[in-house]
Amino acid sequence: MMEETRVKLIQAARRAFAAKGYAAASMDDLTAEAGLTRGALYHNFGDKKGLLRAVIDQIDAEMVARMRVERDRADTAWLGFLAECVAYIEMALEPEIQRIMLLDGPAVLGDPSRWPNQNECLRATAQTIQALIDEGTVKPVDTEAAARLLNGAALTAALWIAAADDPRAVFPKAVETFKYLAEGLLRTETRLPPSRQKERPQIE
Amino acid sequence: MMEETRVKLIQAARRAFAAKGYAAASMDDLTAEAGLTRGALYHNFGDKKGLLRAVIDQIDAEMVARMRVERDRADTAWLGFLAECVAYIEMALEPEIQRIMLLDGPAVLGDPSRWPNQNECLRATAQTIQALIDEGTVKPVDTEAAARLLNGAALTAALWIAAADDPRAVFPKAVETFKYLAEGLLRTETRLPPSRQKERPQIE
DNA sequence: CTATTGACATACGGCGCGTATGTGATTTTA
DNA sequence: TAAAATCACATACGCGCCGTATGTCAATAG
Repeated sequence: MMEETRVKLIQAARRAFAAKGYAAASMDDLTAEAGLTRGALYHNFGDKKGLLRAVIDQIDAEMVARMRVERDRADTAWLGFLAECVAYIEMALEPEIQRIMLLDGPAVLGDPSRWPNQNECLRATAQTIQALIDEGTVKPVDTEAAARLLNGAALTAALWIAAADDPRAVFPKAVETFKYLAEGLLRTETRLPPSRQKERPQIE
Repeated sequence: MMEETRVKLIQAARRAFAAKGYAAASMDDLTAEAGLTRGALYHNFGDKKGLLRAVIDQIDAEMVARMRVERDRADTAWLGFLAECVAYIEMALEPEIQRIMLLDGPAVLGDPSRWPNQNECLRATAQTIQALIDEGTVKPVDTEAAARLLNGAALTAALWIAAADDPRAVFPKAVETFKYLAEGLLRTETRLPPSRQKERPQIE
């Protein structure tokens, strides 16, 4: 089966890219680990970048799924939004996601919004923000801008946590600060209501 | 002079890394452009990463200098802080800074806070935030967390703007949204005072 | 039964990095 | 001041890796 070959190669690539980074991952090695050769790789994905694109597509889909789960579990739309963002930070702590999606991806393929899949993560966040604006919770900001900047802040938070000497000590600081920033999007009249009521005690 | 050799190599490397990216820049080519060979490069910088580190050090210093100038030009500390951040976004629009500092740098050398120079940009921002906390303008947040997340948001904004079809149309959206996020750090009592008075008219 | 296509494997060439070694000039040391 | 050591770089070599060109074998078509 050709589909099976693609799956095996993508899986091997995920491990190799995560462990060694895109540049240092040898295509001879990772194809051998999948029980194949570089011939199969070039036949299915064109070149090394094509393989990276395929891997990123797969991970992106998984990330969106997890974010939706976390969002839908929350009581209010605002809390769902924050949960979505925190889930993003948590995922970004995983070495595989960090290395492939957040470091090598942008460096090799350029701006994430131009990626094959169009980066579902960003679109999902923008949708959530639009719902919050319609609901009257959030100021009428540009949804794409807000989604991107918050994603960027979350990404930076994750990189910081992961590189820290004591990640567990840094994590709450990052999340707390992130929530402050997000609250800057709230309408000034309804400034502290949706979040502070039942979420504060969890933080401090 | 050995110092002159280092300067020539760093200069050639800046151009090569900015134009082709770190991975695609050939050391044979860039040293030849400086009128030297790879021998000089390995003697002075150890390896290719070492040269990148030297280039990053130089750019980082230039960025801090520009940020300080913008900050000191403002009337209040809060406006100075915002000016500093906007300056960061503007600098991040330059292809050289974007490619080297924001894309290849983290991918090749890892987390910016572990860089040789310790990343002066972040330290400078953290200092400014500390001053705002002492002044009573900003909530008593963790200064490193705030500096990092805002830098991350600014970086993302810059990458977005640079990759946009119409950068000039996107720029004001990004800056406006960034300011909203930053205002999430303000103390709730003094929420809209320092910024809205003389800065709003410039934006809309 | 032959021909063609598809899915891979194998073979080849070139490039780029790192290191080992060479060289002329400058500085140290006796 | 002559010999020796050091310095700043150039040259030479080997290795790994990528991309492409070519080969192989099975499946399907005619």
